[in-house]
Amino acid sequence: MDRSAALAAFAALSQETRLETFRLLVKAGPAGRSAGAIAEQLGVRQNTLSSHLGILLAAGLVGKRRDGRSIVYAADFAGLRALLTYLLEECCGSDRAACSPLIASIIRAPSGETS
Amino acid sequence: MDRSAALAAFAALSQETRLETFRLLVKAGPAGRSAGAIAEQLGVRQNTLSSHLGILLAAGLVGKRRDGRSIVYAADFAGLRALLTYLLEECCGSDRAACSPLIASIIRAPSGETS
DNA sequence: ACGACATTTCAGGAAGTATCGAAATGTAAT
DNA sequence: ATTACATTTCGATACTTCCTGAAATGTCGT
Repeated sequence: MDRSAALAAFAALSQETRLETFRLLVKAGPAGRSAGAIAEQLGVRQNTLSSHLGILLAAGLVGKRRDGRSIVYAADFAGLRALLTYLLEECCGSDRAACSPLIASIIRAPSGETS
Repeated sequence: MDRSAALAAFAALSQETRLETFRLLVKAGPAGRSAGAIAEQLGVRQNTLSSHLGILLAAGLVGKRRDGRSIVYAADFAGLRALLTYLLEECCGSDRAACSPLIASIIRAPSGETS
């Protein structure tokens, strides 16, 4: 993960339809969802969504596979992890003693809490 | 964390100077850096950086405090955590069995790995 | 091969964003 | 008070991004 890849990923998540798409795919898990199903669920046109999916794909946040006539998209968790790793690189100047509690405070509670 | 807050945070991180600023502040840890020091280190004008810092601040990714004549900015780790929590909400439809390994794969290795 | 379905690509105009120079605000020291 | 320093705000211009409508590509069943 380099700078421009990280910028692309954050830009991808900074648009409402794309953020909701990604969250929907996170909820869907490895099974993913077809492009049409996503478009219907979010209430956006297919061509608009297709453009957004292309941006998420280029950013490495989702993967796609063909299933019959449909194309199924799924969240790319490895890509997301690479992004977070880039963001937290050399946290606290690699001063583990100062950094570990901060990292720990970030990665707790993956679901449900308002923080 | 609601949708518009998350969008603001991702938009904040989707610009080169702001991403580098945030990463610099992550490296700096709780001590933070003054606006002037950041501007000098990144080689951007003060007024331009000030605009970017205002965007990071509004996005809840950094905090600021006054120190003498300088204003010191520091990364807001709680804000970052809230963002990740929002992103991973209801991961895999709250099917813990399927979700836990994915979450685990994401939160490992906060530093150093290329993934 | 044909018709129906699923998705993507293309070109256009509309809206938002980044940067700059200049001026303004606020803080500290003499 | 006045001078110097640190940061922010303002107005304008150039740039990028988003949505729409129409056409194109690719896949399946008959």
